Amino acid sequence: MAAGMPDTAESPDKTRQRILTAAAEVFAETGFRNATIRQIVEKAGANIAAVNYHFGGKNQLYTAVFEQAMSAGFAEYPVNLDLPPDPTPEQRLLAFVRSFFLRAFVGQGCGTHLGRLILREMVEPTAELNRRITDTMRPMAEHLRQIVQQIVSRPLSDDEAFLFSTSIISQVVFHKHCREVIARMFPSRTYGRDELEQLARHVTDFSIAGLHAMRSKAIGKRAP
Amino acid sequence: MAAGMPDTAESPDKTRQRILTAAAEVFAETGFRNATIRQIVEKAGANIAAVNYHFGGKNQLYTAVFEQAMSAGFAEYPVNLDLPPDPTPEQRLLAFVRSFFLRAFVGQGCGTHLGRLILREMVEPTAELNRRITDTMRPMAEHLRQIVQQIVSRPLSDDEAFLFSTSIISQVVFHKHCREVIARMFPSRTYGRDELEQLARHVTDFSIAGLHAMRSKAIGKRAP
DNA sequence: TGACATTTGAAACGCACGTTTTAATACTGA
DNA sequence: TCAGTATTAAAACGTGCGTTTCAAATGTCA
Repeated sequence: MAAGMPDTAESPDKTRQRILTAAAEVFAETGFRNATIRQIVEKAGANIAAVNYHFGGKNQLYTAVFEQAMSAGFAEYPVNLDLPPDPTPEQRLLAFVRSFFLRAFVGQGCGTHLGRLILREMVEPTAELNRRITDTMRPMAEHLRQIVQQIVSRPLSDDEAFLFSTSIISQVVFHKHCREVIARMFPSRTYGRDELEQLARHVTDFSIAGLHAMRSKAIGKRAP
Repeated sequence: MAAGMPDTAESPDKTRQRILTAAAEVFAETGFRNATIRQIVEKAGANIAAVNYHFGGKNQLYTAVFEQAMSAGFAEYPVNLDLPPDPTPEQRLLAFVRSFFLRAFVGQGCGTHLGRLILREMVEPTAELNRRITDTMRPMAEHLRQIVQQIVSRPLSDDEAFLFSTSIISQVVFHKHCREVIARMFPSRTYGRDELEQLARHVTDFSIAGLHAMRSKAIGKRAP
């Protein structure tokens, strides 16, 4: 089963790596089920049997792609990106939002495809989604909850934490998830570095204002 | 080609209608490409040839499903739902947000599936998306822009209108688009009538606070 | 170099899909 | 009732998919 060389990702231009790169693009572009192995190996310049030889099948290739994309994205843009020591809660929120945008839109290598891979998971979840939730999303949600709690400067019920956190995260992922609609309705909109910085600032400011308004407002299951 | 009877949707329990209903569920559940005609006709209790006979093929069946779902949803929950005469901008925003949630989560008949059908279009757009954008989304965006402009009580640049509107809409569609993640991370969360009312109130309040903070703040392409 | 494992290549297998075909059945109107 | 049409039914067609097979090519170490 195992080759003489270790599996650690070293070999520079080998077939395995080329397939991984090509598969990231194809999976992100067309989704798991629509993507075809023939399409992937053609883009990778490999033979059709190479996927089954190196990865064991389409499913395991997808898992490998997802892991590589996920770790690459967070390695390049951690949630505390560019944060000074002893940051204010508002600075922490900006870093959270900004790194999220960068991860979703400019992460180089496989990073760019991460957002689309996750969107695919939203629509047709595979076993990967459960892994990424416990690996990544749950810690991120807890991180965000603490930031929000600091900004509101009072303890939050689970209900409130849910509402506030989703209000913030939704403003980020929207631009990834609704990309096709945005591109059609606002053709002049692009997502270069400048626009992303502007977006991150806006989402942070907008959300902080919303959170400040919630400082003195308890939310129960039924609103008044 | 045409039958003796007119094509107007009258015949109560006929094969055509059963297929339409079944197809709405299957398309919403599994997407256009993953959905199979065999699966649809089995659920509808019809023969496999019936789809091609009544609709002309899988594509045209999808179009029919989408049109039915879209019109049913907006007929049941228009953007001005339950609005009093001479409403305030804040009331108009609540009605907009609330009807959006209801359309996405409780629309009966085919309405329930509408949100998921649209989500599918986000991921792999078909020709339907362009139609729905000009039919529905563009008017809705213009409607929202006017509400936002009233709340901010100053004219908005295109950039500002885009940012403010997406900040609001994103908070609604998030709950539909990220349904699979939310269900896994917050298993106790449901989307019954009470929760939807609470959500609509929260999103509206949160957004109004954000908008009020933007009253005196012009946004250019580059933030300070 | 030469034996041997690793990797590639081309062809084929088995399966599920959308669609078409062809015949049988149900319905309609004189 | 009985033509004639509309609808349903069953089987097959052609295609593309993931995967498998197995021989050829490539690399590795004595």
